Amino acid sequence: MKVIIAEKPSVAREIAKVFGANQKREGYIEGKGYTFTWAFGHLLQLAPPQEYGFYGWSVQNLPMLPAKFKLSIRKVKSKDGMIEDPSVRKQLDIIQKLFDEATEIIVATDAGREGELIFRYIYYYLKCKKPFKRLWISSQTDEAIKEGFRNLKPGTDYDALFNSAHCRSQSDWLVGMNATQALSLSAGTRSVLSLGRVQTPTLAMICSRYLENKNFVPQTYYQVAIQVDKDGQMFRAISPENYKTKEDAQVILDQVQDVAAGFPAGGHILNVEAKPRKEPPPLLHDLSSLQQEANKRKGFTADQTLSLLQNLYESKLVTYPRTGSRYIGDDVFATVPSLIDKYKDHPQFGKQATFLSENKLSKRSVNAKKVTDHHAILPTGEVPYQLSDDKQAIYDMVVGRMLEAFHQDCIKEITKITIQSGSKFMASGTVIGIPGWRAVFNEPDEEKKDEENASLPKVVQGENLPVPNKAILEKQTKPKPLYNEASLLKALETAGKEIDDEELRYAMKDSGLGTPATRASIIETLIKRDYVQREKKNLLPTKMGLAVYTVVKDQKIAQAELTGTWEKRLEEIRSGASVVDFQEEIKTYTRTITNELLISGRGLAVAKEAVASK
DNA sequence: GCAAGGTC
Repeated sequence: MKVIIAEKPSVAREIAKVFGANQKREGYIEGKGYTFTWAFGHLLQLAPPQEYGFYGWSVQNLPMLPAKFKLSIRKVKSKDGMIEDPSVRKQLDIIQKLFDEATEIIVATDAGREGELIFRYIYYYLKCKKPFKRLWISSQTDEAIKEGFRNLKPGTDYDALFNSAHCRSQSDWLVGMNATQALSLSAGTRSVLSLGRVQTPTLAMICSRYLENKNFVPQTYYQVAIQVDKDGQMFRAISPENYKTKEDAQVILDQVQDVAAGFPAGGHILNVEAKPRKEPPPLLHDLSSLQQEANKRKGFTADQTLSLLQNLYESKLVTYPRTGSRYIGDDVFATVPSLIDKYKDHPQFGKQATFLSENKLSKRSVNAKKVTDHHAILPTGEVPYQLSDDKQAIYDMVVGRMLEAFHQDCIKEITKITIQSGSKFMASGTVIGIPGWRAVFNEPDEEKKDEENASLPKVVQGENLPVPNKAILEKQTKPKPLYNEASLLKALETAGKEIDDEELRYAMKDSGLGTPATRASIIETLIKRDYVQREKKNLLPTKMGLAVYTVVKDQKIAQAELTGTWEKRLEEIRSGASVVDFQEEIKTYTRTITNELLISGRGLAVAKEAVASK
């Protein structure tokens, strides 16, 4: 019996289907001489400190540097505290039995670092010694699966990948566990003051933006506006320059040849520039872009959106949700026309689905090279039944985005008018000529600047028009806005883009901070720790969050660069570099950060007392 | 009581 093990049940089912295996058993599928089983993500994790003899939280234990890491079964919360997840225990027993009977093991966990780790942790925990082969595919269409099985690799080809994954895991444990205990113990607050490679830079981003916003001193500036009358249709034109003082603006205002000043047609059209602009359709959604969209449109938190999507996925209504790719491969694209056809009678989307079924589809979201472990989110075409309002809203965003992504360019007419009236004034307007993909939701364009006219009347160069009104506009410069969930998710994705060191920037370019699957939980962790709170849509640091930020803000653990450095080294390990060197560096860093926090954390206690006594 | 990673 050959055993195939996947990262999750959905993948095992897909593969079993290709093989024509359909006997469902408890925890696996059987048929054609194969068994197809699965994990549920990470079943095992690095064992907690007490399993190495580090009992309780104590300065004497720090830094905790286990000579050899152990694995333990994933825990869940119960009324008696954290206990082994019984469903995980059960699945591990099933996998053990199948491995024992196996003549061959084929690893079909996701094609990436964590997928490798998920399997290897199981394999080593079960003390399995049988050789295994690796299936390495990035899409789960029948053809991709068949091709993958024709090209199975020896499992040992991925030893270096496992090493890099194992290092990542250990490093996060060492730095996170030690830094957390060091800060919590030295601050003496009795509450958990957690720190970590991802959560702490995230907290730092929220705090620094908050302080920047709070300490921002707005500058007043002035503009001059005139109202121009074209056969009764009014439009507004603005001075191109901003003026520092009201007096400067007044000079410009006084020169305006308006009607009241005795000029019946004192607005001279110097130039009219009208050009169409193509706006290509947006890319399909990945998890992050969908979370951002749902936050903007419906105010859902990242965590809510993930959970709604997971629910839709389990009901087989959408494809795998925790993807970081906004693209699909050609194989999936081939199925898109029939998918779109299924929405031809849809009350909201029917018209656009019908349009698409009769027109050429945009291939902007089609790029097999940009599909990583999973492709972009699509509906499956299954018919939903009685979805809750929230689930329906998310489902509609997935379907709507599919229609948008394969739709045609939106053509906008952008008009710029230059008017001379004493000095120069500019009016601009944008009119949608052909809506293209924008017809799907038919919503106003949010990027439109507040100074724009919705539409401008037809005027020609050389015309002289009346200027019935003029005014000085008093304005203020604005700070960068506070983070909300949408802008924070975006910032986490792009974190590292501004690192000076080119190599580190490169190492982070495809990752950012955290992963699509974990970013929502990172935000929730910061809230659970009472570092951050939601206020309307914004994410604001609490006093506690700011106090922690003050202690760590200049430390490496608060910088996105730390992830960049690690990623660079992990990539080197993946291509064969020494594991030991990196592990030694991490141990050294763990000692340093632990010692520093044991000292500087006391400052936090003082800061806290000061806060409490006020 | 603690990380970050994955998923039901």
